[in-house]
Amino acid sequence: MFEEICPSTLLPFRVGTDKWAGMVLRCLEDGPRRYSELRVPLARISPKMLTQSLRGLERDGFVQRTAYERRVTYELTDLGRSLLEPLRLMCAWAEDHWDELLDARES
Amino acid sequence: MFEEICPSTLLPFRVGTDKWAGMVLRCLEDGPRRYSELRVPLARISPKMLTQSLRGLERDGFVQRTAYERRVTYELTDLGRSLLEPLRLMCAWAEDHWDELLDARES
DNA sequence: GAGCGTGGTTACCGATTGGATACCTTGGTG
DNA sequence: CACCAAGGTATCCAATCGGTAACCACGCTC
Repeated sequence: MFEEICPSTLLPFRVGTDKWAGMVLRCLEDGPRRYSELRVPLARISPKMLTQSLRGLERDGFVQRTAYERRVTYELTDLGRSLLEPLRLMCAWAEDHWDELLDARES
Repeated sequence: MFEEICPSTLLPFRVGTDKWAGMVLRCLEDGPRRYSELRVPLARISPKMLTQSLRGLERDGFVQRTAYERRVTYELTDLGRSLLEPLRLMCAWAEDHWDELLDARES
């Protein structure tokens, strides 16, 4: 999903406190995910950064962590879901203006 | 304008490559501005950071720098103006969810 | 009891970011 | 000439970010 040189790192937007937070949010769009499930789409993230990113999102109230007997899940809170709208607009911007951005950056 | 402890530094969004770029864009919303004019609303920015931020915005094609005889102005390009919509949505998000964000961060 | 999967933590290190401060060049102005 | 404003640069430093790699506790299975 985000494995190759992710275009999103070139975007002039950031959601959340660190580099990965936006991608984590997108991975949680469709429901709760386990720690190990998140590591699949975010193949290039280190466990340290994933933890750090999740802790930041939890601290800000965007993600809720729930520990069951033998598993832990992360899911978006209402507040976290409210970030998806701006996030999607940023993605829409990217689609519309990607070429212009690349052109500008090359010169 | 952004002089006190600017709430925007606490926001979970960033526009542009560095911390200040979003604020610079907002200062250019209403037309061209000179370097020294930008330093007024952005009272806490150092000249180095203002230059760096403007150079980044210029490189990405969001801002155009024009040097006249005895003055330099910066103004938004069309591409730069296209960032204002997402930016405004982020500000709207902030107004709607500011309290929740603070609450979450306190605990 | 050896090894495995889950969900992490810790230590270390280099690169990047951001801030403060001082300085510089060019062209006016008194 | 001295000084000033504009539009920056240069230098130094501290803090933060992000990455690698190793380790760890728990419960399960073979």
